[in-house]
Parts: sequence; C-alpha cells; structure tokens
Amino acid sequence: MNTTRSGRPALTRPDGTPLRVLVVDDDPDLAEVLSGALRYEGWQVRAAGDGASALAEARELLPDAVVLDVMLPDTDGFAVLRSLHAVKPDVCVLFLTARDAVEDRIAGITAGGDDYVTKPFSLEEVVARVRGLLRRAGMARQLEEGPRLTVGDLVMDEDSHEVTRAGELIELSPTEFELLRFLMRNPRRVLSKAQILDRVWSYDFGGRAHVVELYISYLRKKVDAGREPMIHTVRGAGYVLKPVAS
Amino acid sequence: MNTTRSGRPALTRPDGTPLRVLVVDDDPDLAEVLSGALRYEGWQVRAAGDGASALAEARELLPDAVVLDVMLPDTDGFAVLRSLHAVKPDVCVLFLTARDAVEDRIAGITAGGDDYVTKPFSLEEVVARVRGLLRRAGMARQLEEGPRLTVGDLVMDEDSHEVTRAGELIELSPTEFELLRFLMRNPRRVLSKAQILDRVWSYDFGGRAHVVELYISYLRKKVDAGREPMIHTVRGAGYVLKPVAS
DNA sequence: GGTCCCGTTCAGAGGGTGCTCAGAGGTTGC
DNA sequence: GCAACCTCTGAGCACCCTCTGAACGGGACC
Repeated sequence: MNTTRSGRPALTRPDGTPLRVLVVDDDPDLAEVLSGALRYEGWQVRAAGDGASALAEARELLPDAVVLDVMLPDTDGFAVLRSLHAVKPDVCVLFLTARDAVEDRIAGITAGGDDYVTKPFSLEEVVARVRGLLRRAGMARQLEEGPRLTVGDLVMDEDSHEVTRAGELIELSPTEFELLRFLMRNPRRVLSKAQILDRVWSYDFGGRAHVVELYISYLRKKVDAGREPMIHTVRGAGYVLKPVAS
Repeated sequence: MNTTRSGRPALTRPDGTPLRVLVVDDDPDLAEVLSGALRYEGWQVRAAGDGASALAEARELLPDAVVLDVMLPDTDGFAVLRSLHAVKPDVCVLFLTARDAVEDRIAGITAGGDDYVTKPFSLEEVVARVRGLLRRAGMARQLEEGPRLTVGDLVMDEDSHEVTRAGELIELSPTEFELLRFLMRNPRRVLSKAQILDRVWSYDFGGRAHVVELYISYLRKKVDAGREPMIHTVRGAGYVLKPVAS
C-alpha cells in the first residue's frame, strides 16, 4: 500500500496508484517547496517553470491535478488551463495568484469546480485544497475518512470548517483552524515549532517561533478549556496532540 | 544479513541492501565524525565538502538521505536541495544550521517532510533524525520496531517522545530523553562515560564525565524508582541497561 | 582494617524556554 | 466609515533544565 511520508495511508487514485500532480511556477524555490509538500502526501509530483514545459510535462504525466501560477513568463494561466484541458479534460486546477490580481476573472474560472489561493499562502492550505479538489472530483479513492478528521473526541470537518470536542462546537479563527488541522493530521507525533511555522504560516512569514507558542496558547483555551488536555508541550522538541486515554 | 557495528540488525532498504547516506559539510572533521556515526548504523556513507562535489557524489551514490550543511563555500542549501531532488526525487534531507541563522532562511525547508538540526548538535540526535526521516519516507524496511524502542517493560516512542515503564508514564527532560534513547539502542552493552559523552552531548561540550553520572542518577530516580533496577553500574567501565529477568 | 578512589547524591546558581497579558495595526464585513 | 475581529509584537514572569561544587558512601586494593 502506498503511504505518505508521515506514515498515514495516502489518498490514491481509484486503482491504488499514487495521484499525479503537476506544479507550475516560475519561482524555482517556491516550486521546489510546493513539490516537496505534495510529495509528502505520497503523491507523484513534477514541476515546470513556464507554460510550454508545463504542457510538455502534462502530456507525459497526465496529472490528476495541477497547481498553477496565474502569472507565467511566457503566457498566462488561463491559456495553459485551456491547453491542459485539451490534454486531460478532467484535470483539476488550483490557481496561485497575487492578492491584487484579477480575482474576478479567477472567480469565473473556478465556477467549474477548480479552486484558487492568493499569495502568500501556507503550504497546509495548498495541500488541503488540492486534497479537496481531488476528493470532490472523485479522482481520489475514498478511504475511511472523507472530509472528517478525528482524534479522540475531537472532530474536524474540513469542508464545513466545523470543529467539535465531545460534541461541543468550538469556534476558531482561520489561523487557529489551520494549526489545529496540522496537529490533527499528525496525531501522537511531536511537531517542532519550525515545522509548524513552515507548514501553517505563509512561506514568506519572517516572524519568530513565538507566534506558534501564542497560537498554541489560544488553541488550548478553546480546545482543552477545562477538559482533560490533548495538546502537550514537549520541552525542547515541540508539541503533540494526543487523545486523552493514551 | 546486514548488521550494524554494534551488532544489532541494521535498518536497510526494502531489498535488504544498506541504506545510502551522503554527508555534505565543509568542515572535514565534522564530516568525518558524522560519517563515522552513520556508518556505525550499518549504512553506506560518502562525504562531500561543497555543493558541486555533493552533486557529483549524489549522482554516483543515489543516496536515500543527505545530511546537508546549509552554509557551503560555493552555494546555498536551497540550490543544492533542488539539484538533489532533480537527481533523486524521493531523497530525504537533514539540514545542519547555525543557531543564529535558523529563523530566516530555514523557513519552508522542512515543509516537505525534511528536517533540520541546529549546531552544535549531538550525534545521537542527528542519527535519530536521519533514521526517522528514512522510516517515514518508507525507504527503510520496517523491521520489528517502527518508531517504538523496547527493552523489557521499558518502552520509548520516538515519535511522540512518550516513555513508559510497565505501562506507567515517565516524564523526561530533553537530555534525559537522549541519554535513555542511547542506552535503549544499546541494551546489555556496557557504555563508557566517554562514549556517552561523545554521543549524547554536543560535540563542542567541554564538560567532564561528571554530568553523565549526574544524569544517570536522574534517570534512575525516574526509570528505576522503587522498581527492580534496569540501569547498572560497571565499575571502571561504564553503565549497562538490561531487562530485569536477565 | 585503612586508605584511596570511584561513583552517587544534594543543594543551588544561572540561563533559557515557554506561557500569558496587553495593546497596536491591519483587515473584513456591515 | 465604523465596528469587530484577527494577527502579531513586546514585555514580564515563572518554572524548568543544566551544570557546578561539595559532601558522603562504599568498593577495591594494599
């Protein structure tokens, strides 16, 4: 069985082979980081730096999903999208776009079931969106879970963004939600502050690990409030999320 | 079967051949020490001093993991990482970095499941991290253990940092944890204070063997507390960890 | 049995890590 | 344009962790 690097079972194609994702961005560092994060999910990833090579890679890979920067040196994302659809009509696309860019034009495109995130984004967000696209497109085999994440009596619905503990609804801010999602995707594993920072905060965030401590503190107030704690500090190493009876 | 120098079975590739690790650091002494520690694990190790020769070695060796200093004379870690991934897409990377350089440049690096340690580090830590990377990447054959280390009724989960004896949870400080990990990786073997010092404490630690005695004393209070002792002193030689009925 | 040395343990200094509060600045939504 | 919220910074604080020094106890060897 195909697994992610984190050890949990990977989301796969219906036939059990790894999902195929193409990353298209002209910034090689960003493309590299994105590829790494997606590979970590157990998927087969390739990268391209411009429209022409994207198309070439796509013809070889026949990707299930494409992470596509709207601004490319030789062409724009929409043209690439059209060509991609010619190669593989059912491909899913996640657009990457600058904040001030043409959001309305994107909105029109995404009506078709595709999605977009604005730069700067967090890796956790990108990966979650791609996962969501694939799942909704029926491209990924529905393993046990679907959109629901469960650790002990803590439950997160990734689609509705609803989080409950012991049935009780918990309201979270966007960052709190991302942080908790990352923790819940890696239960019983110590996650260092650096790991958390890299994964949950934007790639261009210059801040210190102090924010992680702060947000852990926020989460504790909401998730552990008065209850048996699930979030534990491992001094000098990081944080762990564990179900209570362990 | 392939074994470590310490006699216990080595973590191997799925086909049973030794895992391949490339060490890249411009300090030859450090590279040598690191290589030695990794070879001790039964792995095939090669070393390089700069980015260019690292790439050359990588092409020949096709390493499963790379231990990579971020600061290199000819290039930086990001560029090397990219080239390495081009040579072998599924390679794992453990970055070595100076403490003050951490915050800014490392961001994003660990995102793909790679990891890093800050200088000065202990060898035990580096080896453990490489082992963890390989295991999680599915590159290492899953031998009996997985992330769990067991000696008698003493159990250590390296992922969650949880230690129990006879099911009872034991809280350890970072140094205590490292020391116990080293002992548990070498059960029934006498380890000298010098060995322990070299392995568990940072390579630049100037202190004397007295700290080892002190920390053994701490461990005894927590691990052996009231129970049949597992940690034994061998006068003039060192310490041994043994399961009770032996 | 005495002496020396090795190992153990205690007490405490100091530095560091993590937690929390309060508030500024920016963004979102109405 | 205003209000509410969210995010991050800075500072203070408490506690933990690490290491030093010194005193004590018990083997080993003479």
